Amino acid sequence: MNHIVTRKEETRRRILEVASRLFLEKGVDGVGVDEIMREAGLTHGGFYVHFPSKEALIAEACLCALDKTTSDWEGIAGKLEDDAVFDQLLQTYLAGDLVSGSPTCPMAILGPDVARRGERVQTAYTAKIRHLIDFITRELESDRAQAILTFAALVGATSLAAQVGNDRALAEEILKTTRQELLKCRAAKREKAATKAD
Amino acid sequence: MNHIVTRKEETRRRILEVASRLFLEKGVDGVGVDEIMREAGLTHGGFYVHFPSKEALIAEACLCALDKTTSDWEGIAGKLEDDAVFDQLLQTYLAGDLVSGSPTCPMAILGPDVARRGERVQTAYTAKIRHLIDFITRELESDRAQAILTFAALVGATSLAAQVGNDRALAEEILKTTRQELLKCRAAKREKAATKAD
DNA sequence: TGTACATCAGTGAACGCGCGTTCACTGATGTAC
DNA sequence: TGTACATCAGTGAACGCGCGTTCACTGATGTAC
Repeated sequence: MNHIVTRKEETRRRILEVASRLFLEKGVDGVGVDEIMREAGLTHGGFYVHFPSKEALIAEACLCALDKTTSDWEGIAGKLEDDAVFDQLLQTYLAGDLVSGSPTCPMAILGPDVARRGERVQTAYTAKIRHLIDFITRELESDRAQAILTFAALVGATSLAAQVGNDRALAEEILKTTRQELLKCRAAKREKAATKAD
Repeated sequence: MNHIVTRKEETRRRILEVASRLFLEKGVDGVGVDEIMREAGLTHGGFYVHFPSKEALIAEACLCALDKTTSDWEGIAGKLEDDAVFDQLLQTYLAGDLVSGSPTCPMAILGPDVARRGERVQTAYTAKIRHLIDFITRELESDRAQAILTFAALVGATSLAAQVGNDRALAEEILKTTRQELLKCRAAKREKAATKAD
């Protein structure tokens, strides 16, 4: 059976996509199977042809959301030593929330939900986060500590910005400042390394 | 009526306390009115003597959780120029998750929930966050940018650590590294300022 | 100090809605001949 | 190419459980006399 994507597979993919989008928007407990299926152009009954339970969908959809982020980042692989590219990455990641209105950081939004879910989901999720940290480390001239700080600051800033979403000015200040400070930290480290090398 | 704390007020306070603890542990949607009241030593029916709805309790309990954090921080007011105290603060805040098993950062955990709730809750919540940022700024020798980065990194690191809770080593690495890097950033800035002053 | 009464925090049974899940059925698709 | 049949993705009514909320009632507390 040389593999063509069947109608069923395509439907399943669509459900996952819709679900991960809605979960990010409204939270895992804020969206029902019914709404997801309707948004995917189907009726709720058909859901169980594709997934054994809502819980199973949640698990897959959360991983799905992370994958999207990962592939965004990997799109700029090998170019991160360029400060402009690094800045662009930060800007895109941090601005998503405010510009498009649609949130972009699954860690900040789904994190607490994932943390409370089953061990299997968490293990898969952890693997992806570890992978992301390794990736940033490699790209950031192998400075793992700086990579972790960057990562944590991005997640935190996105989370905070969403929480103070009412107060646009504060949200923007948090995002912008975080970006600038991360760039400064990086520059300072580089400078220090250069001094030592002399 | 010179004010003594009545039994009713005391009960209400207890409900709030239990609620904010349970919400942090299991998430806002993971705890029922029934469980909260039982934990407070009452039956569910009495809940409505104190709050008009679960939604109202959620709003108050989230603010309550933030207040606890705020007062923790304010406990070390005026002593933060001492690096050892700063380090201690970071350590306490970041270690809470792992050492006691009970999470300590309401922003990281309740953030997404708050972000999706009504405008009034969000406004009150925002005011408290703004207050916290102002406080750290004042304490951190008036460097607001550094304060925001610190704050974002703390929230992000706590959130990430909870998400990878399965993998203790990774969680600890994230927390420890974030703490060390924040200290380094601060030292670097101070050094730079000193150089300029010369 | 003791008795009658009013108040009201708290009880627990009951209600009803939302939502995850099930199931008998349908109708489109693809295969066998 | 056309017909009969099997498969199975998808339908939508129905179920049942959990949980937020209501309500008639209780019994402890505090006040009036």
